[in-house]
Amino acid sequence: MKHVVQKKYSHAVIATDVVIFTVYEEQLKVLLIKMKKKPFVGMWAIPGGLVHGKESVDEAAQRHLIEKTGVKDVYLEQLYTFGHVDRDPFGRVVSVAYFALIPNAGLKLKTTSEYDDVAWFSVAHLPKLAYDHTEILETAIQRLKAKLGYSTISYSLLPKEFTLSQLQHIYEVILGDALDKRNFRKKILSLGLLKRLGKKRSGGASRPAELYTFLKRSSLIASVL
Amino acid sequence: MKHVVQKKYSHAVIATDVVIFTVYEEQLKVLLIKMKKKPFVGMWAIPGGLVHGKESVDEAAQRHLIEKTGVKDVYLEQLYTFGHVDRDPFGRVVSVAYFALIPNAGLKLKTTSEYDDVAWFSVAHLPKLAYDHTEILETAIQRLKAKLGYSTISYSLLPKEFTLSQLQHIYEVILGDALDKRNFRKKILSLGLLKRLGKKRSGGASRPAELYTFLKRSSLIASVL
DNA sequence: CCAAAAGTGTTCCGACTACACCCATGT
DNA sequence: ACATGGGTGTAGTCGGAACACTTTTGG
Repeated sequence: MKHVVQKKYSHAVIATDVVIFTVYEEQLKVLLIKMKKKPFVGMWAIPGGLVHGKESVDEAAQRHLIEKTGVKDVYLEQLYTFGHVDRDPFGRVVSVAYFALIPNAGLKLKTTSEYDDVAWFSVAHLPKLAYDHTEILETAIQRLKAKLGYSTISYSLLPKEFTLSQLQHIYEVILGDALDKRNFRKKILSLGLLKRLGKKRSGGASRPAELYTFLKRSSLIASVL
Repeated sequence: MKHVVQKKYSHAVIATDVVIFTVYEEQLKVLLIKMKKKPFVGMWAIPGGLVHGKESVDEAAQRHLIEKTGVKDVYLEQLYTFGHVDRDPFGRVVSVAYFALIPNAGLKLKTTSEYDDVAWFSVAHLPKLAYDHTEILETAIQRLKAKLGYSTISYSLLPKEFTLSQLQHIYEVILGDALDKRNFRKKILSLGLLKRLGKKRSGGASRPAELYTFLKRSSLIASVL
């Protein structure tokens, strides 16, 4: 983290922030890093950093995502650009914010082993964030909720094989209220995007659930609209 | 236009482009300017320019909008940020694109009197555009079409008082197909956003149409989401 | 045999679609 | 009187919402 801004810029510079979401423990979680810089010491922030000269803004977002999570090939979408003059006390920084969705599979370990100042927070219990990152995060949550309704981004939060209950849990956790099981299954299956596989037994003592997979593993990096 | 980029930048700089729409002559129109710079001489481009040090990106977009149209208090929304490395041959320029909607009322005159290299183009018959502006414009059109369905941005393309037929024409022109008159009126009126006024006589020889106005003249500058 | 989650259909209601004729004005 | 756009209602269909019991496994 030596690359971070330490002086005033005469002209605006471009940075990117990546809001990284996952769902586990029945909650929507976001990855935050602990700040070490002067005015924000001890505060948490959305991971991000400057856009280099030889990379596109998309590539910069991807790079920051990989640096923090080690995960590649995940859903990454541009969110919004935050360009207020005083959003960064170090100088004029315009930030192109992205949001990413990653499956929960064992990710906790990877990140926390490499950075001890990185942690998952439930979006229900957020600390105060540095910069305008609270606004960025709220925008991301709004967008995520909205897109659940008319897109298939929920795919990106699940492993390749999953049960309908797992899928439904994703929706319930993010939207914050319960859905009718029968209606949910009818609707999802009527879309014709899922394929049945064999059976699995979950950890617990109950009837094994049918496993499904998505037919179209389409492009994992998508653009808005 | 002496402020435009003439040299390579060592670091990325931030610009903004504003896609300005209006509807008249039964067509969706976009405002374009004619380029004078080297590789694009004679080509048309979306108006825009650099973001200054003391203004937010939103303010820069507004400024460029006012410079070209002279119109204030119109709908202006951030569209998307275009950040490919090679999108500008002069150097590294990241562009935050916006789109604006303005009522058709007599606007032709204002713009063409001040700039002879500015013109309205029907989006159905576009020239080849400079930079990646074709992509920007397509993104804007997509977004505009999508938002017609779940928002009230159509307001911004009409004068304060208007007829239901005028409103319907906006939808038909932008979406590109005909709507059922009775169904359209039922739906629009059921939203409870319109107020009836008196009557008007249109230019032509036909029954005068009822005039309506929008109840909530809410904030005219809105943000995405 | 009990606990725990999986799986499965039907009814009701509201929203959207399709569709055709009379009305008020200007020329 | 006629041409032009303005204005109005109904029937049919489709999709979404509400709702409860049986099944399969592990302990």
